[in-house]
Amino acid sequence: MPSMASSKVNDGENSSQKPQLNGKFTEKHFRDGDLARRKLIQQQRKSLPIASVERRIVEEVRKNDTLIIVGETGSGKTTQLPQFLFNGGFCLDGKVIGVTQPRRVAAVTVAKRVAEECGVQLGHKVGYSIRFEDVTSSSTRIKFMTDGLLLREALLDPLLSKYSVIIVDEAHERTVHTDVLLGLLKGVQIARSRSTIQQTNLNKLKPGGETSDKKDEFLSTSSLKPCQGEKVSPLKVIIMSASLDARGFSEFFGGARAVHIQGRQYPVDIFYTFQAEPDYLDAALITIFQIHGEEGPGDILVFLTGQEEIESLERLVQEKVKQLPEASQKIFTVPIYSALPSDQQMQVFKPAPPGSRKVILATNIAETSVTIPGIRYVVDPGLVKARSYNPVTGMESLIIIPTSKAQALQRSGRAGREGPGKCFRLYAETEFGKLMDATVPEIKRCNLSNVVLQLKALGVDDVLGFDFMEKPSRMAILKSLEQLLVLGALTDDYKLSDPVGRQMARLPLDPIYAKSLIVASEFHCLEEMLITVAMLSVESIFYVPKEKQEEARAARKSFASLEGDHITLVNVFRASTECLEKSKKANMKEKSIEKSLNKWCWENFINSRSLRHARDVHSQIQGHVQQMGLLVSSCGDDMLQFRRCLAASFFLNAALKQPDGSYRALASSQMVQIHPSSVLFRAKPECIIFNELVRTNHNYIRNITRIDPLWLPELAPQYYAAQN
DNA sequence: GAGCACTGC
Repeated sequence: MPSMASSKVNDGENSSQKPQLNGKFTEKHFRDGDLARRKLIQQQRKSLPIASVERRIVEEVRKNDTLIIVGETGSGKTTQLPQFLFNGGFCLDGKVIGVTQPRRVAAVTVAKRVAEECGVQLGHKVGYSIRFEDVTSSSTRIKFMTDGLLLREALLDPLLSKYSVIIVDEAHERTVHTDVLLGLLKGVQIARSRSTIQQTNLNKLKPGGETSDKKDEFLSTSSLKPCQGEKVSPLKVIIMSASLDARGFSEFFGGARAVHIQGRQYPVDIFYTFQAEPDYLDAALITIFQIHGEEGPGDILVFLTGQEEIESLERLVQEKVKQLPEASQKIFTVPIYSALPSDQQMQVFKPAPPGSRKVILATNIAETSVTIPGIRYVVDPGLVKARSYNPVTGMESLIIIPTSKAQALQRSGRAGREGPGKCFRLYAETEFGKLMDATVPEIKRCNLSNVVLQLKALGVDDVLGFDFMEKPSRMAILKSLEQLLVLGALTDDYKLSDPVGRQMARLPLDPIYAKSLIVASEFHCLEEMLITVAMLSVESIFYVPKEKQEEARAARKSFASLEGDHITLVNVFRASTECLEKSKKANMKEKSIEKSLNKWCWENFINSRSLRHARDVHSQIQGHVQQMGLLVSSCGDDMLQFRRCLAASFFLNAALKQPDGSYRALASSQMVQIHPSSVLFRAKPECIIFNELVRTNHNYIRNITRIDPLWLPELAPQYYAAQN
């Protein structure tokens, strides 16, 4: 019987699908009802565009080590290709076909579909692995996972030796993880094709973050046998992209072959405005009602840049509806954006009542992450809110910029999934020509500390020389190296330090948070710090609905600490733990426990999705620090000790009050202000440490704790002694 | 007294 890897299901509804691996397991065991369904599935599979080229593609993979597959939406590439390769014999000798996705949901849903198509139970031949949830076994041969997870696997097995093929899906999205993975895979291919693995080579491999005991594990779990000169089979890499331009990928992989597979999309008519629209919200409003008045049935999807815009357009639509004759009033709006609690997000999937029209006001979430049925019309103002990063100041900000051509195409495609559709771009056609072809890859516009640390742990000493498909600026890399040096993750000659750097690389956290855990174990308050970094790692714990602001504020006050936001977050987490323990004591069932926690969240204006995420992060990193042998102890009521620990951990982000009530960040000399959401917004202590610096209308700092300025030279003398 | 696109380990 195959052994299951540990599985922690973070979503209640998935628990029923956890495979039960008791008793004998056969692939071809169906009941009558299943037969009909199986027939249907086979018909659907055969009708996919990719089905006609199965033999050709398998041949191409046999002949080429790298293949680029450009598959349009609806080609069936993601579900079919892994099965073709399995049937083509790429899993002989127990090797695995790995398929990476940028998003968790995609990895799960595709794995479920493929398992069903193969007629097997999820977790056996077909499985998936994402953070907090591993549904694979030793018998898994087709494994879907997030690209970030495969990067983590590479730390333990640098040659990815259990895989015969790695398929990188949705590569055109160019997430940070995808980009690092592409560089890594290229290196692994070279290493696996040329190397005969001998003890000497293994010594060079340095399985990430580990010393000799892990190397033994590496040797025992790997199919590589040292000292026998046995060849590792070459690694096949397949890059799948939906963008029409495969050139970049092909060039990066030394002129790799590209295969094009047709998609199955309905045509979408594109309309432009005659001239630029000065007020795109107003233009969107007019367009919505033009569609409503002149076009046939079908829902409308409007792309906006953020929550505030969504809320104001929602109001505008509702006002205008009231002015219409009653017969035309059958139109209503539904908002969707990621910070919206999930029960409210679900409203977009409810079909509109017969005879009425649904207008979905969405952020980018509807571009790729969420697919909403019933849409025939897309309204696209052509703008997007994007993260940008200034490596000189180290400041991230969100700016509104024009979409790329590829993005505009992706948006319009949302109208053609169920039938022919129409897309109304709220800008002139000449403007479209001026747009960038593709969005700038994320790796060129974010803080790279994490990437650099991971690369170091993977044995890439020369990060500046790493083979990126598109290299981030030298400045951004140097800035990260410098930060890692100050945190003690690197030695003076920029090598990964041991044990600090190795331990930090092993923790799935921002380097500064990873370091704070190591510091906290020395300060005997690791328990508090584990909670703090878990809570800091998730989005918006507090939920403040517009219509209940007063109540939400009062609820937050009940958790507030005078010392600052960090201890406030610890209070929230501990209160939720108490709520859980009460339920457990009452012998409630798992479902009811979750329900009562959700109720508690609702009553206390806590975003339950964020809290659950924080609890998952907490238990994961708790496991990691215990494995590392760090001492998990609590400072009890001694919050002075904990604040000293916060100062020792986040000394890079210290700020001093100025006469006018603003603050000067000591490391960068930037002027900053306390964000109004902080519990210290009014108190304005003399000296503080903070975690986030975001530029909106002002340079705002968030998540703040009061400290004594004398602690800085005492606890971070290497940094503050000279300035003192 | 403000407002934070979207992912991921």
